[in-house]
Amino acid sequence: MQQTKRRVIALVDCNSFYVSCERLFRPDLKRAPVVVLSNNDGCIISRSTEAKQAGIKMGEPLFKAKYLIDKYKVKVFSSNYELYGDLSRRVMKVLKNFSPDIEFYSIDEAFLDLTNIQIDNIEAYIKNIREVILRWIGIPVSIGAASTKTLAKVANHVAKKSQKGVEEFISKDQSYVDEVLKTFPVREIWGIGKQLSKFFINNNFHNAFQLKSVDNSWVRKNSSVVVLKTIHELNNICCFPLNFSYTARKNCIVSRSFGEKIIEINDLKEAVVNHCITAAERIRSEGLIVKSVYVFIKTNKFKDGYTSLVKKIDLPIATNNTLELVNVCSKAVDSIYVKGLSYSKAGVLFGELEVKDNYEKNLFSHLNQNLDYLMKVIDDTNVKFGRGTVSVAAARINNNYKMKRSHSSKIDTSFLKFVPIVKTG
DNA sequence: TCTGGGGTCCTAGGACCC
DNA sequence: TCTGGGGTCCTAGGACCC
Repeated sequence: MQQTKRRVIALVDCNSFYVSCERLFRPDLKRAPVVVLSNNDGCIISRSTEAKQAGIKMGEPLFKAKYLIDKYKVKVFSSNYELYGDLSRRVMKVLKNFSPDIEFYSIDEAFLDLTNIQIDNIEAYIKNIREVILRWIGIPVSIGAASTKTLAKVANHVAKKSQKGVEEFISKDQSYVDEVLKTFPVREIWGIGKQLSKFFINNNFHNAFQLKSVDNSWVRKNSSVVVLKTIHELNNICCFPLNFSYTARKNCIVSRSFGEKIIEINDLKEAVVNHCITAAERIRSEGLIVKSVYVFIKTNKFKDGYTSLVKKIDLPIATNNTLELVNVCSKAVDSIYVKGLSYSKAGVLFGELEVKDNYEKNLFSHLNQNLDYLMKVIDDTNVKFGRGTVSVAAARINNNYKMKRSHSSKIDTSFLKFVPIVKTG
């Protein structure tokens, strides 16, 4: 009888990705503690090993980490998503050479299906991937290989802590894997977050090994189907298949916290309109149209009296036209605005997105042809001459809600002046 | 003083229907 | 006295991820 081939899934994860991107252009910071901040310079979202060792926590607000940053002379960067996106694309392109079956999981992670690739030595193979990425792009990665995504994640954690930077469970005995799982806290398991780990610890499941032998019906009764799948995956049963094809997204959110608190309705409207314009541009560039629009404004969630006001609008005809959408969003602000509150965040969510070409042509669609053309002209102009060259009047910029970004490296890979200079002997 | 943004999926509960 | 029950659909909110 022919045995089914065991799956081989490798998870490639860039180490401290945003920090690594900044370091590419600042080789002097190679061994220095470095952190990268979220939008508005709010929280720490990427840390170098040295910064982790200094005790700086993931997701910590900058002001809370100030003491450690000063003490250890940590270098701080605002985020530069254009740069990270560019380097991400380069890493992914190289990875594709090692397996055409690749799932681009996030900006700094990809799953490679190596099942059908002729490999004699799995560790040597993933080690080579690691070396090529480092040599060609300059980004350090860790790679874990196993028979399921969840186990590949575990292997990747091990890889991150090892000198080799790679770890594989494929050629190892189950007893070896079990020993690893015994040291692996439930909280670290992919899919087990803060709440679930609390629940499992309360029920005396502390590590991945304990969790993988839990009674299935008990899990199903007391938790969700996703958790059950996760547990199957720890037992080498594949429940999360790789997704190789591009699937259109279902939602598009654009939101920002304000640099300074906002009280006036016109300032709120201006922010919402600008987010609406950005979201409309995004969905147009992906060939999507929106059926339901949510507009939300919020006060500071860390203060008493936190208020979140939301308005949902179902559009009679799905669209991606900025002018229509701006109108809808602006009216939505009117309908939810409460005077006297101090707002700290606003945003729009486009839901029920659909691929435009698939959307059934309706009786009125021909009316939009001129507007479609207008949108195309505006988008093309903005690509050519820079964002916001052509916009709608309601989006006047008075900078009231502009983002804080005071530590930016301003690296732009499309400018020659940022190309690093190498001096040879 | 200062606390990110953008996604997905699941579930509980309400409304409604037969 | 006794107040069905099951199915579907929708939505808000929660939990998770990076």
